[in-house]
Amino acid sequence: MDSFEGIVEFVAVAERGGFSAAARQLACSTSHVSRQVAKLEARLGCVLLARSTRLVSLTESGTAYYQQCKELVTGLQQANEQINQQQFHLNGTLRVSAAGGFAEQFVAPLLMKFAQQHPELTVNIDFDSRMVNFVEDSIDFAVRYGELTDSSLIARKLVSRPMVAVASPDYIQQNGTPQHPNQLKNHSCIISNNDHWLFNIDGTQQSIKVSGRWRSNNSNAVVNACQHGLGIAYLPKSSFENTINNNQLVPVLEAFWGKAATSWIVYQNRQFLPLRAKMAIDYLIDNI
Amino acid sequence: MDSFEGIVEFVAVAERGGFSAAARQLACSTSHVSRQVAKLEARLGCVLLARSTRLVSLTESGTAYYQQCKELVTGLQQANEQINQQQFHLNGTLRVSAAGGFAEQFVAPLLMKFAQQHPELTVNIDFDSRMVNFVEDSIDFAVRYGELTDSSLIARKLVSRPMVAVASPDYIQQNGTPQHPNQLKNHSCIISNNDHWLFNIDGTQQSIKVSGRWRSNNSNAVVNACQHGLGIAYLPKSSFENTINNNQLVPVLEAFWGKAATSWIVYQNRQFLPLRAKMAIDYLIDNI
DNA sequence: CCTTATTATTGCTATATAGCAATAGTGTTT
DNA sequence: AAACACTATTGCTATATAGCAATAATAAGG
Repeated sequence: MDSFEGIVEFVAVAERGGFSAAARQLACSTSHVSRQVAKLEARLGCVLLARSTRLVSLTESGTAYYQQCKELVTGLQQANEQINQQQFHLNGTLRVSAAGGFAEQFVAPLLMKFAQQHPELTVNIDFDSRMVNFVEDSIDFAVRYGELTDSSLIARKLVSRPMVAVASPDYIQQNGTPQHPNQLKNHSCIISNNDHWLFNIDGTQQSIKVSGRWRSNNSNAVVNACQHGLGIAYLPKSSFENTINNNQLVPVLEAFWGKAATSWIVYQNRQFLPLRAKMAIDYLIDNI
Repeated sequence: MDSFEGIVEFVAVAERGGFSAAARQLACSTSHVSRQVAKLEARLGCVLLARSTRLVSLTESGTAYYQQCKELVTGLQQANEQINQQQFHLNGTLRVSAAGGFAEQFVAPLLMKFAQQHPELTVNIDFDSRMVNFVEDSIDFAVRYGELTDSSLIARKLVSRPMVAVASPDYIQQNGTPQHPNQLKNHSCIISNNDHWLFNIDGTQQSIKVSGRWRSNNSNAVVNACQHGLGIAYLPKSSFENTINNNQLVPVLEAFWGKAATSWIVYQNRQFLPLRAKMAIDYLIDNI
């Protein structure tokens, strides 16, 4: 089988007119260049470079061979440049498996935003929650909820905070306490990023669509509005830690709060995750 | 600087659909193929082959990269085939430096015969006797006469016999003895292969053009004609050994005979003499 | 003409590599 | 379901290689 060994060195010597200059260009030793070219000549059974000390020139055979090798080296550069560009321009298709309501409501919108930032990228989300085969299905990563079972995958924690609903005592006094998440549609709700709130109903996580007169994507504004009795709010429990503790706000539908389970991003234990996957994962982790 | 390392292995895996099959094709170990491809992926910073045990397929990046690498491998094969063919079809130019009358009269005609046997070969003989530079002038070999001075060259003995002129006693009696080679134009000469005879005149070798009524390229016929008094003959001394010893022929212009010096073929001490040079040298040695 | 600087080659040695063998995984056959 | 055959990866070791340094040759400068 033919070998590319010595080709790069030979082309460098031919172009630079000497072994030392070629070695400098290639950032290696003159002895290495000398030996690589000598080995190439041995394999081919002919002399490519005519040399006396301090003078190197291409032989007739060498000139013809150099022309062809030059094209090979250029072709390699182009191939490497193209694959490099491909990596950093995020083209191709990002394939994600993301089951469940959380993925539908939080992951999908974020990935759509991500896709908008990379016009040449296609995002393909599979909401089927079956066990996927990363190789066969060419899945870049999956979003999984709860405890993980496959130890061969790499897991990155995506989100681990429970979402809770609260209201002010005044609001409760005036409007009553909802006894079930389904009754939220009859209440005024303060909407943060999402008007689908998740509750653990009969052991399964369900999303309830809510509505209200106040919307804000600022957590503090949401907490303030809630304290002023504008409605029921739904945020990570940590956002209400203080106001619940000093009874400024009271928990609502506490029996339906989900466990503090974690959502994960999982992907194959491979050395090189495509950059599009890596960047998408980082984007999700940073923005969720 | 880009490297071709792993390209051949990667293409083989892509085409054979597995590392083991690729290893068999390349006549190397599976561990070598595995490592070479892994190193290539490391350099490029992306995965070219998606693999689980017993299953290998090209990734999206890998497919594009494979197409380009396939062209590189094909190009290398073509380049190697072409240089291989070039070697064995004796094309290109044979460049010889051959000074002096001997080269002119013996080497040149033989090289012309050689060239006739290889239609795609060009023979370029430089009759200038200056010291040539093998590298700068791209000389394949040189013909040199007498003692060699450059020990860095390889020397092959070409011919080592002195040429001598003789005549029969009858011829001498009838026509007188020429006292100087210049007088040969006034004598009848028996011409073998060449009508320019070499003599050592005033320390330098000069060729004298002769003429006569008898020509033959057969040494025995020449000797016979000389014995019958048809003229003066000029052949290697060995051809007349017997006839001179029994006085059937007598030496002529003995003071002008050259020393029994040797003609050499010399060429660079290089590992790979172009085949055309090698075959030409062998041809000269076999036929002179 | 002598000295200096730079070249290419090669002996020698520390380091990287190719192959062997062990390991884990998976498809096929019984 | 178990056994078998084949796969890819990786630890380990003998061997090949890359770089250092010595050497010889040659061009340039004083």
